[in-house]
Amino acid sequence: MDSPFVMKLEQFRRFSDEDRRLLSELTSKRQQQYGAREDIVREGEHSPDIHVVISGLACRYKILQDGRRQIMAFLVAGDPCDSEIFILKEMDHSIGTLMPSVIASIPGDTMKDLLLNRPGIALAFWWNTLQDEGVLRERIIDEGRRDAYSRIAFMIYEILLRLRAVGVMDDESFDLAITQTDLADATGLTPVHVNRMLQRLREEKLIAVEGKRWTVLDPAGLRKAAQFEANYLHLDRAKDEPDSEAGKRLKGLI
Amino acid sequence: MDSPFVMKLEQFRRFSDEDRRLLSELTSKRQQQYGAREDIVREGEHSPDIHVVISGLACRYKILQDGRRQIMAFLVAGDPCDSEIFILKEMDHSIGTLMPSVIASIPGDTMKDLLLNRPGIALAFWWNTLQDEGVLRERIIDEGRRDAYSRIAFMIYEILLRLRAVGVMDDESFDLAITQTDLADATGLTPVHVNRMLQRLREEKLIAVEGKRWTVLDPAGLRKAAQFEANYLHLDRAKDEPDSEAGKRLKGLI
DNA sequence: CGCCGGGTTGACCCCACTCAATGATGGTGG
DNA sequence: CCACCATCATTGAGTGGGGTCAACCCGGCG
Repeated sequence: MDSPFVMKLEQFRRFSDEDRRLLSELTSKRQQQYGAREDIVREGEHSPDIHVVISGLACRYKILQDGRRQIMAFLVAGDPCDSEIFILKEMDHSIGTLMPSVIASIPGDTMKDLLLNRPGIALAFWWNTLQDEGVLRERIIDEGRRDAYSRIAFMIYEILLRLRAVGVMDDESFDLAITQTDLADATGLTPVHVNRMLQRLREEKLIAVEGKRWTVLDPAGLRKAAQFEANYLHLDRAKDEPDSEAGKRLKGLI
Repeated sequence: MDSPFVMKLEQFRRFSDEDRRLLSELTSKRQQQYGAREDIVREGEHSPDIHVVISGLACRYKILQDGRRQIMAFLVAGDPCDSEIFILKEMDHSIGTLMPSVIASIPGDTMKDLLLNRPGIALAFWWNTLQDEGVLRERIIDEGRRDAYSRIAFMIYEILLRLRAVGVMDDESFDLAITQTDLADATGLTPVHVNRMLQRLREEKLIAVEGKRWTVLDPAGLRKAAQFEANYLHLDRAKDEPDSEAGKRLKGLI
């Protein structure tokens, strides 16, 4: 069983056995347990290491002058957090956990070696950056043009898809200790309104929430409510190889 | 006088003379004049070339199911449009001009050679991708947390800053045949409301618009109205070299 | 037991949208 | 050179989606 990190990067292209081994090793060595609501990297800092989410949930966020928080992206198992740090002097946003999570760190020098000497790995990382960009662009559409109901549906559907892609779900359920306030900070809505929209999604039997356990009862319905188009995730390569693991996991969703 | 393309990439790091020469050559060879509102690359297509804006104004956009358009980013002189096409199978959004523009194309193979053999150039391109990501993240904050007035101010201030960085402005004025509808599609507002916000910015003597000529009368005031923080553009390297051309051009703005 | 962080509900309000009409402006062809 | 038309900017009136404020509930925990 591969690590979610390898699975994530392998959505794009199959690694050589050697590359896969190197990557697995990389994240298995230095893992650290974080609690909920802890910062991994803070805005303005420069970290010597690159971090990867192994399990749990983190997010990119920024605190505005007036104290409000905007979450710009969720980071799930397999997601690299800060590959940009090689190039940029300092982070322009913070990264923190939303629930207890395991985070691996990769020494910057090791990473640099890999990127220079392993074209396959470098390519996978570049691709990952481009997927991130696609997700950000889609979120701009989301905020610019969808109403609150679709926005919430969209956010949940995207999480579903991304968790599926790295294989950390049971059927259509996932454990996420995500609060309505987190969702509000991510969608640009108020917690009160998020609450009402979630109620509607539950009434319509699209989702169910019991404690921290989220279940998507009707993926197709949720997808429709979200006005979801998947092309921005560029999972097409996985889809085109239906026998691949990623292909199987995403069947019927994209 | 360097091309805006070189100036743009050199915001990050100084090139060797050889690299600079190669880049200048690259964009001077195959230039094409586009009219207003023409597509350069369309969603779903795969272009063999990479495009660079030489002059004018283009944007990344997507047409939604219901026919509305969302502009996700403006592309000004010096901006590469589609470096992602090396990796991704097809574009997940379109790129089109907003006013008559000159666009250079660089053959994909030539580009690939450069990226593999010229680490300085590859680095500059990666950096450019990361800056783009920063801009996208900032736009998410913009849409999520700012009101219409700040959003319009923000958009104008960002354009001011980016045009300054590549040196295509006279004082605080620039010629942009950008319509209020374009601004609306970029900010997620309606044209009517954009109109009212622009009126307010003019009443407050922050900007002036005569025909296609936009003038920023009060950069500091506009910046304040936009609640603008510049760190996401990562222009700090230019700032730290006050003697550099980019440093001079951005003095007092970041 | 009391506290605290979250979820839920209701009443009220305002920012931005909608719809619709009217001016400007500029390009085009006769 | 002017009539025409398309496009864009502007204005007004009315509406509604989502925000604000505040109360209350609930479960977990020290």
